[in-house]
Amino acid sequence: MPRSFLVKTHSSHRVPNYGQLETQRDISGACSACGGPVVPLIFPDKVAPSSPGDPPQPWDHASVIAHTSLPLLCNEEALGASGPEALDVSRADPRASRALSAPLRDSLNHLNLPPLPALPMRWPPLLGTDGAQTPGRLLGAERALHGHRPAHAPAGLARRRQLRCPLQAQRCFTCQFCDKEYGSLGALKMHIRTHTLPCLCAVCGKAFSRPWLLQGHLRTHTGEKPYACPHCSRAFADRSNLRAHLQTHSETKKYQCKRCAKTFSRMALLARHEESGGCPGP
DNA sequence: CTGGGGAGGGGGCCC
DNA sequence: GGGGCCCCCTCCCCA
Repeated sequence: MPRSFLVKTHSSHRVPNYGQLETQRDISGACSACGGPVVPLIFPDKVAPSSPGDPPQPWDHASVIAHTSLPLLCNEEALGASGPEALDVSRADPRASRALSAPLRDSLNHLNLPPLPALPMRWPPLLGTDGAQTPGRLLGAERALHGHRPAHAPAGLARRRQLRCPLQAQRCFTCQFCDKEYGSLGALKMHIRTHTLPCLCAVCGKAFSRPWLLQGHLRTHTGEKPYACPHCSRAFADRSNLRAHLQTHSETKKYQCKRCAKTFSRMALLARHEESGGCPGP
């Protein structure tokens, strides 16, 4: 997963495990709208050009804005006003539109991306008496992806739930969307982002909970792979994927079967091994 | 069936 | 307290 491509001068307190492996570049900047990071997005007409027989790629649509330094579109504000139109550049909140250069706005408006379907749902979610979601309701991520955000989500709801939190002796903040509980408002706010998904990809419209998730996603459009394996010629866009790949070079894998002592590079492989019944045992 | 790559989610720590 | 960054993890897909 694209986790740590943002350049950071590592402090003396934190020693990166993979610092010696990295070939990351300084791509940091600041969003003019929200102060968040901005990636100069170079479309793959310079990176991985599609040949005529290839299936359509996102950058094929975006090629009209090739060579444009595309600001990372953070729709925190756009979503703050929002609804499905938040994904439609031509109808987006003008505050969000200001985050885009005029040429880029025009280019995106000419992409003719298919409109997202209107979804028959309401906000906030209808909760049954048991707190469970009623059938047909969208998951938070889906809801946010389609622009259905709690534009007027009751600010006091979490507070009211806090008051009825069973952990009477402690401060307890409950997510208004999934009833998860957190010990601090900050943790709750972070979690709520996984429901509201305020960061939208300017290329394909996909929504993410955090700016750096979006930046990692943008690499799927640009083809950038800053994390090179020191043992082979492979490179990865995601540090986590490099980490998993490095396991394949290790003689002793990280995850070991307790019955046959066979090791695996991933927990999923170990789990699959144990569940398959193929383990010969000790 | 197994190994591995790609993509993404989420919580915690630190500044 | 907020945001950036890190680590761990999962899921899907393909060879």
